[in-house]
Amino acid sequence: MTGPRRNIVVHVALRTDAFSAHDLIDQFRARGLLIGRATVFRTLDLLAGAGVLDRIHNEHGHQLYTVCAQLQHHHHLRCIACGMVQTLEAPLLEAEIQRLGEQRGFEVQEHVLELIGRCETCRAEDGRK
Amino acid sequence: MTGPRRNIVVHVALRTDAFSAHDLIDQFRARGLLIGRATVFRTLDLLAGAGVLDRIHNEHGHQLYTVCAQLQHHHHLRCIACGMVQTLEAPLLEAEIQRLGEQRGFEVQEHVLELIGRCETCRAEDGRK
DNA sequence: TTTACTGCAAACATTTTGCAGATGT
DNA sequence: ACATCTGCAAAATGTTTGCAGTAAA
Repeated sequence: MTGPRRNIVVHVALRTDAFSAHDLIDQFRARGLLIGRATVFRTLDLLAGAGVLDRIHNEHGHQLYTVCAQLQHHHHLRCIACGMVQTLEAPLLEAEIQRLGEQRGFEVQEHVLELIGRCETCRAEDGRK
Repeated sequence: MTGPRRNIVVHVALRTDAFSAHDLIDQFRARGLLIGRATVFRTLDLLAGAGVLDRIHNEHGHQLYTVCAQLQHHHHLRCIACGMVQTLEAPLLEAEIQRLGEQRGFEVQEHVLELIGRCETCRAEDGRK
């Protein structure tokens, strides 16, 4: 556990949204912390490998990370306004997905499901304006 | 409608799998057709915009395209072995997704669902070996 | 003839890698 | 002391763009 890693872990742990490596690097630069791009990428990779972070992709195919306590299979709900990410377990969906696959003779090995929209907080804020 | 575009459309129309711009370019090169990368990207973009192609992302976040007759909302079933893509409509899933979002105060604007596994044909081939 | 498409090369953005030097244990 | 991590700069990748020339209408 080195200095740069500690910094990265601390800053990552405080985030509730989906962020890119670039977001983090900007955040560091804004606070005067000088941490190399490569180190950020390597550490995020490490954390994702350890199951601490989840790796998802945004609409441009770029990698985003989110803190993720949950190790078992789950999905994401992402707010388009604030970036917040919630995890979602949905056994009914899993079953239905499996069923739909079988119906076509398909062996479903994995699936990607992500809900994108506006979270409660951002909807409330919209209403207030 | 120019020569290069005609070529791209013809080759694309014959594919049943999910392919990248790179795949297409390779295919052209293999047949001695010289079409610039930029033209391929631009034309695929055009076709995607016109609704003829669907743009999806692979596990690395790279763009893949699939022929897509269906204009309305749908999902994809993709074979990890042969790359084949089928479209999938699943009203039950849509409803359940909407419901799960609402349960959390979330306004679901869009969602991504992709099933990845092995298609009937590839499973049969596995059995034969 | 006019408009729009092509191909190249350069630009871009994100992510990875090689390596010399710094740091943690 | 030793292993490993860091930062830099360069490379790799996938994709986009500017521009001069070419082909289509």
